[in-house]
Amino acid sequence: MITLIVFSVKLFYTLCMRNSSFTETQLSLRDTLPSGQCFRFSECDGTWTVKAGVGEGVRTLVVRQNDLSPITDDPFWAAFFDLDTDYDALKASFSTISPLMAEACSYAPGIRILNQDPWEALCSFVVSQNNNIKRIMGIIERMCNFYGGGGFPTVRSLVDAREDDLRRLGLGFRAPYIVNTARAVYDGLIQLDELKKIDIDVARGILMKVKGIGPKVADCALLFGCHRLDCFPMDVWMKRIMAIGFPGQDKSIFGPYAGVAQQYLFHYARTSGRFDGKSE
DNA sequence: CACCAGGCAGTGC
DNA sequence: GCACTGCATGGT
Repeated sequence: MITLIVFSVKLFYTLCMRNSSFTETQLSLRDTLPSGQCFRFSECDGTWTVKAGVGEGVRTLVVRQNDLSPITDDPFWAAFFDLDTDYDALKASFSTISPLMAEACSYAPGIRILNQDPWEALCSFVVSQNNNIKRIMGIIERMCNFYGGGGFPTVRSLVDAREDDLRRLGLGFRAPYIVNTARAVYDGLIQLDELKKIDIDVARGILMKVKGIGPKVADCALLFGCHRLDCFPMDVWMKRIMAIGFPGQDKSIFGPYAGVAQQYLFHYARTSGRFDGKSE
């Protein structure tokens, strides 16, 4: 009798687990990778190749949407794609804010906030300023080949980088900013591990002391490299959608996970075609 | 040719 | 504090 009850309970949980994992929104590679968070990926005939990590620590993922086991079976990539966060609960909460927010959530429900290496994210978003995603990817690829041997350039390799080398790779006016940032990390002014723990405004302040890191780059580095989900980067697209959809409001209406809301809004604004012009 | 891109520093007020 | 401008580069 006891064993029968135990068996029934086990069966019940098994069915529930299956059911919940079935209804849970699946990670979308297409909506997550090209959404301006990371810059080292490619896609060919439905197969995605992703690189992450600095120097010798580089890892390469090859995966297709119809078989995500290379991600789910590998703790590194499971963490990279933030599989443990309950995005369905966050979207349900966000969707009560306004019809536009609900639309942004349902537009690309498989978006995740990536968990990238903090140095790679910080450096990548220094490159990103006043630049477009396609060109950012090209510059970073050339930096990886020139300094990293395939992995992302180490802090050390960029501390001693020559500015004319960086300009040749296409960095333009950002070349000294990259060296400044590497120097601040190398000298310990920026302690990347600490940025994950300390007060968020203190963390922003530390980053913004570097010439070349402003509020937007700091927020992106913290959100995508330190998993600070309360950071809310305001780029040109976010300014547009906030002005139109949430006039007079700021990030506080989205609560402590505003960074996640930001990513749904950013992706919606940039790809839906509804916010291209200054009109509306 | 102008204008833009996941901005920022410098200057002027 | 806020508004304005120059900045490297490649794409429309």
